[in-house]
Amino acid sequence: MKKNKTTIYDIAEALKISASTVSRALRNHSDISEAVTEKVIKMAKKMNYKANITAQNLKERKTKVIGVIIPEILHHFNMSVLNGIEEVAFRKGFHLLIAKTNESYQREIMHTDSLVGQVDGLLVCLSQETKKFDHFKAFKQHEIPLVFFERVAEKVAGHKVIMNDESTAFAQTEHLIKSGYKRIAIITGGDHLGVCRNRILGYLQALDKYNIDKDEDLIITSGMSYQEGRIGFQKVMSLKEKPDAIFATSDQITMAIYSEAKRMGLNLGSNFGLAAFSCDPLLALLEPSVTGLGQKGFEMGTMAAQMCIKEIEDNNKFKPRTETLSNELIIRKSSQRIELGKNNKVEPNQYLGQKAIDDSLIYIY
Amino acid sequence: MKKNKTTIYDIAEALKISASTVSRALRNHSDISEAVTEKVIKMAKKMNYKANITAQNLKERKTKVIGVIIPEILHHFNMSVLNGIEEVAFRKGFHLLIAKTNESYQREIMHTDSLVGQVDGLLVCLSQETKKFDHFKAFKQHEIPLVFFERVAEKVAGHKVIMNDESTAFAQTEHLIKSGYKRIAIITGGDHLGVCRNRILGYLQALDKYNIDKDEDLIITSGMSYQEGRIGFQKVMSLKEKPDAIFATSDQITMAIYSEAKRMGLNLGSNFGLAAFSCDPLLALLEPSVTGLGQKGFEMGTMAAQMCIKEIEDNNKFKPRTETLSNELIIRKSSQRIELGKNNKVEPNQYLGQKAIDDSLIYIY
DNA sequence: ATCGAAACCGCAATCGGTTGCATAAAATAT
DNA sequence: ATATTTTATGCAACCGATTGCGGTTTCGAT
Repeated sequence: MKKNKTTIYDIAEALKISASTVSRALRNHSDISEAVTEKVIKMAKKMNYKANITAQNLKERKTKVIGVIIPEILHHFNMSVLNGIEEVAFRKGFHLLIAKTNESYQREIMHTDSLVGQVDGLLVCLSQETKKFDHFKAFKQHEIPLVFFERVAEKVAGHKVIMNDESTAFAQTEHLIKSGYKRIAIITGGDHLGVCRNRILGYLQALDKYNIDKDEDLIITSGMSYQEGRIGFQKVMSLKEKPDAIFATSDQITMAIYSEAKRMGLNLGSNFGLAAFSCDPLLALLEPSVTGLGQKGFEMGTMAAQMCIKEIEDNNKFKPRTETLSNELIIRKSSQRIELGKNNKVEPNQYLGQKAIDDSLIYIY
Repeated sequence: MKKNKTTIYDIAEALKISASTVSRALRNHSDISEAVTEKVIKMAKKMNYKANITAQNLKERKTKVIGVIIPEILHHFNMSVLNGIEEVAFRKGFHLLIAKTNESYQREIMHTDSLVGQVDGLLVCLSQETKKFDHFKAFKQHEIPLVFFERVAEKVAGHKVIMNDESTAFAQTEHLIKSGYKRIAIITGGDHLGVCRNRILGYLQALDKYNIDKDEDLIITSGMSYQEGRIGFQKVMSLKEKPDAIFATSDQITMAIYSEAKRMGLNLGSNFGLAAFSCDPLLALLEPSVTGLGQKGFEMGTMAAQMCIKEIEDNNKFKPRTETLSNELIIRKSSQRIELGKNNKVEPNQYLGQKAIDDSLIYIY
């Protein structure tokens, strides 16, 4: 790096011309004659010249870095999103600055504060604890594009990429109902998070539609983590009137319930229903396999990154936009009392007529 | 970003002193009196000053970026490694430039070429196709620290972080043998990759030790992907003399075999053994659960990142070092004919006396 | 009162590109 | 032949921070 690195000055000297000419030639400026341009380019190649991006960035007053604030990395969905972000960022010549909050509001503040001025744009998935949003003000002040994904701050100006949580939750709940389950619990996080609120709304709407009594005790909003999911599950299962199905709203909650249910000897699918707001591919491998969603993380990531970079390139001139991704409901064994096939009474909005790789049926909402 | 951003010149002007004094005060240089230093720091805070890192980097002739070249992101092990890398890099103020090769040699070359001069250090996990290493020469020339992890280029100077593949493979194979399996196949990638070669070596040593015939047909080296694993499995299962156990050497191969085995009606654990060189936590959730390894990805990531950053900070003065991480063998149902417990005949090098969270036994090698 | 050494601070160059403006040469117009 | 464009290139400032070197002030020592 430091050693040997050739600069435009080296090229200029070798060619006995000025550095500005070299610079212009390299960027194909029309002021420079073709002859010289060609000479410069050839010499640059010969001397193995690579532009110093740091210098360019200093001059251009940009960093070419996109910050990503994310609660946790090691979850399948988040990793898919990161994968999508990486794909776009790399192609566009941006670096990634990934900052993990571990679901902590304090850490989120820490990271946002340190990222101002360090990044050209910021992608954020809120921590579970976050209920105030003042720490994002600085980005507006400094005109740094801000894109929220998955867990968004509704009141903060900035683009948003979300799932159609409400209708998907409705579909999952409706599916459980049509499968014959009567007493369906939902385990999710606090309703200050749009994702959770909307999933609860969808859930309630489905109950409404089928005239099923709503029971406060069946709505657990204590958190999206494994531990919280486990405790929530134990809570509903210790009710006098136990549920006969659960709508789990995160990868972790789903895993917790799955493990616990097995431990408790519940027979998932036949005497106990489980539908998950989760796209982890392992759902298909479990026995019984678990009803979940299609893979939308990657798309969410590319979408968010594209919006952010477009904003950066076009100088932050668009008004906040919310992009809602549609979801696929993938029906597997854990949510079916009825045999999958001719007796299947599920009537989704739209049946894709497709099968997932694991032979489960795919519906789209 | 661009707007309003205060610089040392702004502070200098506000305080009617020179920018150099501000700069020195901010870095606590002893030339500057305490009084002035204090003033400057207070003013900096008041004006919400944040150093322009790009300018610093230009001056210091560094990028503060670490490149990561990796075949694929969305595998559990790789995610863990990335998680570890991120942890260290972020703490040390480095950005990440993640470049995916999709197991392609050509892409690896593309990425290495474009990363020279763009990064202060490079972490590499080779693609499956890579057999030549000339594309790494430039890094030596430019004195950019190079750290290989997992899949390393033995002949290239640079630090390396690997697993004790050989002894772990030996342990897994030995475990299968002691469980009563007689005809054990190994499915892995080409032996130009150290990881594969060493795992084969360990496998062969175990066969040697127990005087089991080696059969070329049982050694499949066609690749580490899901597809390749599936095909490899079908191949050995279509032999006249089928194996009664398999040692699978990657997450993907393991999954492929697991699915195929179920489809074929094999009863994993009782009439067919499976041990996996994999740390995916889902192994514990499957039924039957699958024997695998402990979580070492994170450690590999932090280790590699630390080595790299140390090299950067200390100016590339260490001679190439290879760090070998020890592995834990986690024994679950898929590899046991014998009941786990008092009849367990496994005699590992060292029994940890621990249980994994899923109640499987942990041994260390 | 004079000198020397700290103590403290500023000038200007530097990192490597970019770009507005001026200039010089060549081409065209008058 | 002179004036006017057009074409092609260089000068120097700039992005924001760092730092060697030199200059000024202060203060104790002689």
